[in-house]
Amino acid sequence: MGRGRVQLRQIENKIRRQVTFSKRRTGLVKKAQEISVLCDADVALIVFSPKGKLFEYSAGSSMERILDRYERCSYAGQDIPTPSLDSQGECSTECSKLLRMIDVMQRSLRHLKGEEVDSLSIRELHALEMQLDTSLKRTRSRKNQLMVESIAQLQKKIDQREDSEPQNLSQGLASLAIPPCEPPHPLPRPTSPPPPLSLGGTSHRNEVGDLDAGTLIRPTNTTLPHWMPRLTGE
Amino acid sequence: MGRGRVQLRQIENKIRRQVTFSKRRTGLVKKAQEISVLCDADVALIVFSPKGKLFEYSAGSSMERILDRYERCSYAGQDIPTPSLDSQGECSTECSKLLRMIDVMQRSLRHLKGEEVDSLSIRELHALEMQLDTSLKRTRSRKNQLMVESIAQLQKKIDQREDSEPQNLSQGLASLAIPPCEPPHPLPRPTSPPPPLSLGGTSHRNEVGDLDAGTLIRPTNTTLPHWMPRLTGE
DNA sequence: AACTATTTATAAGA
DNA sequence: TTCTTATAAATAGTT
Repeated sequence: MGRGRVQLRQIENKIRRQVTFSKRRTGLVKKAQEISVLCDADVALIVFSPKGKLFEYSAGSSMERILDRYERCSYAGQDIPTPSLDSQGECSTECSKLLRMIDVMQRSLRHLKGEEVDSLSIRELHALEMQLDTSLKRTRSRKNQLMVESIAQLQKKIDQREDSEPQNLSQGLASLAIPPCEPPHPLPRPTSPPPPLSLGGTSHRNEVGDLDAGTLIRPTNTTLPHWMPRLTGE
Repeated sequence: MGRGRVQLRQIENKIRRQVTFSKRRTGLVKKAQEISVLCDADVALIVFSPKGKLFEYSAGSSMERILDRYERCSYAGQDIPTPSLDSQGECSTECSKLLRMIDVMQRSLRHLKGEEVDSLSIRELHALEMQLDTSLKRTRSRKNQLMVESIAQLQKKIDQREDSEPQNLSQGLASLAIPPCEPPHPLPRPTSPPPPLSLGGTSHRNEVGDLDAGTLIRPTNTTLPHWMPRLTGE
C-alpha cells in the first residue's frame, strides 16, 4: 500500500524507519480499535519503539483488566511456574514474573473465598458459582467418606472392649457423629447416623483426622497459609 | 477495503461478526509482525474474542518479556510489593521465597477448586466446606443482584419501545425471565423474580457486566444479555 | 475457503 | 511533522 512493494525486513535508513514506525503504529492502533468495535472484542496492544519508548493501547476493557485476564488464561493458577531461577541476570525478570503470578493467584484465591466478588461480571460470577458448587460437592463427599470410615473404625474398637469397660464413651462418640456447624445443605450419601450408644472404650482418636473439641472452630484458615492477606474481617 | 464502506459499530449478525473477527485478527497480527520487522519494534498483541477465547501474538521478544517490560514502564519506579530484587545474592533468595509462596498458594487454589481433597483430614475438609459454602453464598448473592439489575435495565428499554413495536418483544422477555442453567440450590435473597411487566427499576447504570474502560463506545446489547451463558465453544 | 470489487493503508515525495 | 498521491494491501460481500 504505497509506492512499491514492501520488503519484509528491517528498514535500514533510520529516518525512514522512524517515519514508517510512526505511520504504521497509528494504523495498527486503528485496526485494533476497529476489530474491538466491530466484533466486540477486547484488545490490548503494547509496542516498544526501537528506542525503547512505550506505546500502549487497549479497547473493550482497560489494559489492566485485559492483562489480568490474559494471565489468568495463560497460567490460571494451575501451571507449574518452574522458572530456572539461577540464570544470572535474568533473575529480576524472573522475580517480577513470579510476583505477577502471585498477584493473579491472590485474586483467584480471593474470588474463590467469596471476596471481592463485586468486581466480577455476571458471566464470571456464573463460572465461579459452578466451580464452587463442584468444589463443595467434592469436599463434602470426601469428608463424609472419611467420617464413615472413622465411625466404623471407632465402632469396631468399641465392640472389642464391650465386655471390659462399657461406661463413658458416649461422649466421644457423640461429638464424632454430630459435627458442629454443619451447613444447611444435605450431605451426600447420608450414611450411618449416630452409631448405637451402646458401648465405650478408650477413645483413640488421632487416626483419621484427629477430632477433638477445640479443633473444629475456625472455618477459614486451615487450608490457607497464614501469610495470605485476609481482607474480610471474619 | 471491501465492498462498501465500513460502519464503525458492532456487527449485529453473529456469523458475519465471527467471520470478520477471524479475518481482521489475521490482518492485525500481520500488521503487528510487519511493524516489528520493518522497524525493529517489540510488539505484544492480546485479543479476546467476544466469546472469551484468547489470541495472543508477540514479535521482537517473547510475550513474557514484553509484559514484564510493560509493567516496569507502567508503574516505573514506584513498584508495589517488589521485594528488593536488585541485590545480587539476595535475588535468588527472593526468588525461592516467591516460589515457595506460589507453591503454597497453588495448593490452596487446588483445594478450593475441589482438587486433591483426598489429602486433607476431616478437620481440614470441614473448614474447607465452611469456606466454600460461604463463598458460594456470596457469589450467588452478588450474581443475583446483578441479574436483577440487568433485567430491570432491559425491561426499561423494552418498555420504552413498547409503543412503537409492541409485537415481538415477548420473546426476548421470556428468555430473560428464565435464567438458564440455574443450579438447584436456592438463591440467597430471592429478590424480585421476573419483574413486573410494567416498569423497570431505577438502575441507570451502565455497569451490568463490564465497564468500558477502553476508548470506544460499547454498544449496549439490547437484544441479547451478554451474561447469558453462551456455552458453545468457539 | 476462494474470489473480486472496493476501500483503506501507506511509501514516497513535497 | 503533516499533506498529497500513486499504489499496494486488506477485506466485505459473494460464491
